[in-house]
Amino acid sequence: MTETGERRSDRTRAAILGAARERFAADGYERATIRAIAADAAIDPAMVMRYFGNKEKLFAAAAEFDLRLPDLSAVPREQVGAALTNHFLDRWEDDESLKALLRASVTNEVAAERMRQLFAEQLGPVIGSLADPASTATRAGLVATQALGFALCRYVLALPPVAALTREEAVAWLGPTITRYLTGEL
Amino acid sequence: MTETGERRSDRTRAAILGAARERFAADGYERATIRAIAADAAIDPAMVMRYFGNKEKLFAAAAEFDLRLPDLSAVPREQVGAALTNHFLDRWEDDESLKALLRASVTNEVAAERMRQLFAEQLGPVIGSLADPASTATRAGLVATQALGFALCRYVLALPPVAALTREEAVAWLGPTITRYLTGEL
DNA sequence: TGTTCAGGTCAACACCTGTTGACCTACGGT
DNA sequence: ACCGTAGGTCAACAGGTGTTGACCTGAACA
Repeated sequence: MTETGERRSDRTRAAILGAARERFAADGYERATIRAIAADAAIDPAMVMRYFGNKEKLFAAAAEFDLRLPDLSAVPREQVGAALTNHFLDRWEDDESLKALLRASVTNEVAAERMRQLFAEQLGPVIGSLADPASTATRAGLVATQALGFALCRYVLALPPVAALTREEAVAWLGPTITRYLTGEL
Repeated sequence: MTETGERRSDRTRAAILGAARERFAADGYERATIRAIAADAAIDPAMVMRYFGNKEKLFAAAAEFDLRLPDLSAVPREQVGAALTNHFLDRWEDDESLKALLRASVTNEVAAERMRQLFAEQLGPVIGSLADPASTATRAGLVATQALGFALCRYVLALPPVAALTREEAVAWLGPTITRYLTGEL
């Protein structure tokens, strides 16, 4: 064990983070209790405090998130929306973090601020080269309205017609919308 | 007072409902406490229970909502999205109920169910005549993704670029999207 | 004048929350 | 054999929650 730097504490730390992500994603910030998270991770609630200090810091650690946005400069201009939509759906489905962040951001100011950063600091730069730089922030905001709205309806509210869409249908509907927000005039 | 049927209790009941709407809209379901709502309405917390039974029923009463959707059959086909967008923005801004419903629906199942009903039972019928009836539910769902997403970003998360849009800009961007979701092919 | 009852107050309940600190245990280094 | 310490357990705290029931008050009506 001295060879690999993996200590005993690293595993519990990871277990807590995993359980926290699941609970925050399923229940939102206030209903996800430290006791429940600790139970899921099969440890004592006091350990959570030892490792993360308090609930807010635990959430901050659990909701750290990188959109891992691809380079869009190689994509044909009219397909840029479809590419982004596909990437968003991927990113949404292989990780509980985004759902946790969305659910919490509605009632928790720290989470809301992180959401704002996500679209300003990660999406902004990637789309900056697609149109007039002065409009980048607005375009990022518009993309956020459609991307978060779709995620809200599909993964959180589970509106039946939205949850029932196949990946292809979703991309076919949202792609052109996103493309227009990214490259349309005005 | 015997003339008008307005009893003393009607005013307190209305005061409670008003305070409840504000608190639920500002804080979400779990953080809006009965004690705080009672304090806002300048009454005793026990009165809230007398009038509404329990917190869930209070919320149900506070989040009763009618979108009051206009008849769209008279509107030119290409402007139907702009008309709906304008109506949504109006409806959103002259009432705290929708914000309360959105904030709560993310963590409260009763609220989420009411949200689903809103778009299925109120939006569905109004847009049914615009396209193939078999696609009505899907179209209503798509409109929901954009409408709720915009409201989420503008009124709840307060994303700066989205909150900064003027009414005209918002309608110019969202209108065509909504129109396509209502009347576009596929 | 006396009774009734809608409307309101008050104090308490049982429970759950985040958080703390005192204590235990096992193991690596000397 | 000893000790220091990383990692973990346990019980309790202080405060907040929804909810309840016993009690008060004042006016309408007989």
